[in-house]
Amino acid sequence: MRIGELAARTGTTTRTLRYYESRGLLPARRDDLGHRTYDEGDVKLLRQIRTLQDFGFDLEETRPFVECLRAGHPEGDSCPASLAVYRRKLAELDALIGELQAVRATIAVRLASTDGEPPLCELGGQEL
Amino acid sequence: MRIGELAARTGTTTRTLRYYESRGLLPARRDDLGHRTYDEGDVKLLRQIRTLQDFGFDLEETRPFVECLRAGHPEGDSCPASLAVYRRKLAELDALIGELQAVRATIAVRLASTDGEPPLCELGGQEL
DNA sequence: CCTTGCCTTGACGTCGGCGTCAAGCCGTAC
DNA sequence: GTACGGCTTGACGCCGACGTCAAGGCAAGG
Repeated sequence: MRIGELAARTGTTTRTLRYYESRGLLPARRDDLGHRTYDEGDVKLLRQIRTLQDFGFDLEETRPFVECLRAGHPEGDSCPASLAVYRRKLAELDALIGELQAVRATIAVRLASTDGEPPLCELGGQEL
Repeated sequence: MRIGELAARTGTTTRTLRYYESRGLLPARRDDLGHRTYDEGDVKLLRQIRTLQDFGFDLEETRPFVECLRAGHPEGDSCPASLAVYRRKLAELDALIGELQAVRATIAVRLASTDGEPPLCELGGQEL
């Protein structure tokens, strides 16, 4: 299949596919007209990339998964390099979620101490 | 005080201060040499901006807080517009944290199902 | 006098992941 | 013939919050 069809089938754009190719992530064969051609394997690679992107992985982080699939594994996360990325991501997520929750709590306190009703709570409000 | 001193005192850079001014967030007076001058009030405004930035607010979102301080309020979040931003931010944070936790859980499951030890768990692993 | 240091404005660079436009080739339908 | 649709490469645009470089002014110190 050609680039337009692949884009349509995976909900992306031709621009995105060419960009991935420029990054060496999704190289394409060429037909006699010089047009890019793809097969079902590429569909799978692309779906893997998109799934990880949706998870917040950046492009470089998807590379081990793509290479794992290209190496013949049925799943992109069957390889040590992919699992390493998973572990790094878990740590990043835990750190980030923790920070966001701290910020959330801080804002909630500020809101509660300034908000509508009088101080019928015991949040240690310092007349802020 | 001049721009260099303000930057040093607040842990930012002169470039950042000029940028804030260009955004209309932190206008400066000028001395007879055309140099920017600031006072203690500006230190307070700047600290407010930086605090919110650290919380993940973008510059535009800090504007109501700055204007609130400039309007004479002792705290930047004493004004309705600031509280509205707080509430929007809380909602955004809740949504984001939820998504991140979902991603975290998904990754954790994938890790557990491919990782080291044999399937001594009951996560419904489909031989992935 | 000359250097050093702080200031000024202006403008281009950065990062990620593409969007969008331009110019041109190719095959097919009318 | 020609219009159209899909493909090609190349290159600039975008967003946010600045970093960095360039060229120049002004004052104090040796």
